[in-house]
Amino acid sequence: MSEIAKTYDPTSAEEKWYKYWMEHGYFHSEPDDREPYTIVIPPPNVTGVLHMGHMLNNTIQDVLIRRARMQGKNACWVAGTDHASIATEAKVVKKLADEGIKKWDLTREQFLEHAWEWTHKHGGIILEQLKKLGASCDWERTRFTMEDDMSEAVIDVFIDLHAKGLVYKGHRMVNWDPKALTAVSDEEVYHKEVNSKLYHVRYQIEGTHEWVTIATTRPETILGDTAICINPEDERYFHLKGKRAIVPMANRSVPIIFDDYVDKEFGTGCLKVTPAHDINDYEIGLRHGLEIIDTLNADGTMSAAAGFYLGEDRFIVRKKIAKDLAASGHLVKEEDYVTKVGCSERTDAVIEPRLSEQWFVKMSELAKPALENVLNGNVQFHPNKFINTYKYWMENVRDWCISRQLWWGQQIPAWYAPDGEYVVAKTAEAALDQFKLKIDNCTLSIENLKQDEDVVDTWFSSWLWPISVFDGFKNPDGKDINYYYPTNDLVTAPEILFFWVARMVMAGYEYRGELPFRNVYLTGIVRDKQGRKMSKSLGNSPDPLDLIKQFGADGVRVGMLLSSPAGNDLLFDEGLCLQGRNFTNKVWNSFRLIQGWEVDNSLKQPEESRIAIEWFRSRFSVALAEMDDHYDRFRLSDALMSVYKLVWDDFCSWYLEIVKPAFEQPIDPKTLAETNAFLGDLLKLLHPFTPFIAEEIWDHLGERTVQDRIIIAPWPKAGKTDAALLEAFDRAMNVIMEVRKVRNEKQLGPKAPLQLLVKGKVDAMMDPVIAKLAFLEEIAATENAPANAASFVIKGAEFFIPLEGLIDPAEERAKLEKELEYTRGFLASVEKKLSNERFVSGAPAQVLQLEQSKKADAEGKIKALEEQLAALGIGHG
RNA sequence: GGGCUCUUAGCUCAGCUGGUUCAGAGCACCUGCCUUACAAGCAGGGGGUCACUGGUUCGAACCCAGUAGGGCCCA
Repeated sequence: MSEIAKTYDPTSAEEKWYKYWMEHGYFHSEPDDREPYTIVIPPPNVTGVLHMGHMLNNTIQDVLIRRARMQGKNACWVAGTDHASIATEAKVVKKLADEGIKKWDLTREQFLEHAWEWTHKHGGIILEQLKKLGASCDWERTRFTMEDDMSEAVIDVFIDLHAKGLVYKGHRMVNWDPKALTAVSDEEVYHKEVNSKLYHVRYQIEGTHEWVTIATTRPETILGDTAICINPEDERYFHLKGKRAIVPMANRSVPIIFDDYVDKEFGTGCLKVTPAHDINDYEIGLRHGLEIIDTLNADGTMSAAAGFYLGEDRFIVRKKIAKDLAASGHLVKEEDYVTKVGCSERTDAVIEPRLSEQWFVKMSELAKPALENVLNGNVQFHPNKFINTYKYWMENVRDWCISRQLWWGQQIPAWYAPDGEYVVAKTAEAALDQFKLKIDNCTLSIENLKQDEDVVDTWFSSWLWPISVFDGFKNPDGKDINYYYPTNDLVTAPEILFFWVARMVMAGYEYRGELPFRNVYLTGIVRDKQGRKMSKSLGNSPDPLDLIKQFGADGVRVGMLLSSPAGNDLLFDEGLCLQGRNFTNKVWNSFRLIQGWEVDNSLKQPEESRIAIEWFRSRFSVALAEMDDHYDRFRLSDALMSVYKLVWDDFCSWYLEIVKPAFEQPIDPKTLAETNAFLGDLLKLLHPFTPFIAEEIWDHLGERTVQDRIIIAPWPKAGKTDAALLEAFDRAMNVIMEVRKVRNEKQLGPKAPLQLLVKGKVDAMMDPVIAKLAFLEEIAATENAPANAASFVIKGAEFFIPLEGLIDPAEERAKLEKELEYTRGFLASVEKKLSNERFVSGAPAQVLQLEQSKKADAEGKIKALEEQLAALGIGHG
């Protein structure tokens, strides 16, 4: 006994067992004739480090995969990373800058060398960290989105979609930084409130002396106006239907159009439309086929197309044009106005919406099966409340801009001739062949061709992930893809439901004609106690590896899952991990207790042990069925809580306390064997949540071989349950708790010898159990309610604990009267219900019956309480 | 501004088709215990007008309408 530590030390067990599992290949999967169970990891950023979100996400995946493995399925969890083009490129650029190297001083090839170097140095750190958590990924299958085969799939898909007309080149509004001369992403734009002016400008209606007045904060864009827009329900302007207006200064005739977008309440209700310089105007322009006039140069000065103020800065022009419009009689008024403008995080320059040429994926067709198969339940979301958001997005899906002005990523396979003509092809040679087919007497050579500078969006790699990790593009009829695809469950965050999940569903139907996964488990965001998202910049996130050191991987896993139902944010608190650690310690000590028992083969099994074993067998089955149900509905927190209570309450606090022999006394062989078997079964249920301690104790419980490890132990099956026994035991628990309560109230100490008298019909079967746990000298029947006794009533039977000299009759009477009063009130409410004719005729028979028995119970209890009060009266006048 | 969603104990959350078990769980809290598996523990206990207002119903945490407040997505 002494060689087993009093508290569980996770560190050595974690190292030992992870190594053992790896060495013996338990995580590795090859196709065979078993049912496959597959998860593909949401690939973390290759140069990232483990954060709390990964901890939660990967704990969940590991729980699912470990249970599936125990269920005898061929479990395959594919690991890997993605190249995260924006984030990684930014890191490499910064690193180079620190060394005094500018990106633009390097060739593309030189830059990529640095990027690969960075990737090799930092890549995979996060995967090593996942191992500390216990993640049972098939590491032999680890993939990376920029490795050759994966990149080839990306390029092939690009070419294929282009051939199908689903990839096209088009214009798009980007956030343009006129100072840095680059597009920046939405995330790099901050918005600030500025004091501005709202200019009311009037436009003449063509061919009349009428005017229409618009309001704008950006009069300099008037030169690019190509329409006036009005809400179709705005009665004030019904008469303008079909008319045209003259743009001031430009003297251009533009149509007056009608669109819901316009807010009747804002300004005058008339909107000037400048498709080249405002995203909403651009979209109105698309809807109404408007001309696009780009009046700005890249540096924010006026272009030739503007026709005025050539080369002058947009903000200077704003003031000038206001004056000029006033002079020409077009400016109606100016008013002060507070507006929000977007600014570049890098240069603080005011961002200019600017049209640029980009590559797009046409989404409408791809979205159809992706929406349909979620709505019809082929792909299920857990929790399913996300279907609404998904549906909304898919019904309003926009084409996907996939080009990025970066180098780290798959370069777009488009090749340009010097005249700007282009073809899409895998190589320059193939491109040249295409040009030759396209152009008569083609004189181009490979040296003339220039590949598109941009790379594709990282999501354009990851949307292929569930297929490409199994080489489904390179080898569409391969053994792996046919066996593992479609995968089973995907575990990810709701934030990327559209970016990633929806697109994987699209790619799945487009390239396999089938869904990529059947279930999508959406985790929440890990937040700190104040509800703030955990982030490096806030410094409010603990280091996951420190947590593992402090609480053990098992403890942290339990901590992560304790309070995170699917789809709910997890307010992280180290206290949760502490609770997890305490739980593993509890499990450890139950093992220590059992391990310390000496067996005496001549001993007969005590009756209470026999009962306890029967009871626990049933209890285990009930809990297991409950747990399986929770798992099937992806309620992992609840599944964990089921086993938590089964172990702590049912097994440790009740079962073990019953079968535990007196101090330094041996145990009978039958009970010991059953108890060991129970512990083993509990360890199986624990293993998905706490794999390390489960394997460690399992190892101690018997002579184990490679084929007999808990990681592959068969998942228990729920057996028969004895409902009557469970109920009887439940009643016995109540009796025991009441006796303990009396001990507590009277400060009798847990082992002071007591007698329990029972009045009424009670099966004596549970008496040995009650006597042992309540430390009773005797349980006897009685005809009359004795005086000088503490009393309680359970299910119509009355119980008395004679306590000569310790009973205060006044106190006892007050207690009984209070209970009597309550019960009479309860009875009255039941009787009222039963005397209501509409209830009796309207309620189902079952409910009526319940009310009847409620009435009978209450009446029985009232009678018992009255008798006890009477007994008190006899005893003490 | 539009769409979706939520509000139940101090905290995090269950609560399925309205009907003893419907007012629950875990943690936290209070009281008493170092009782030889475990103080990382044991035994016991208190705690909620189910956001608010109205409606439907014999009966509402649950269904409907409105109000207040929070969150998410889009703009």
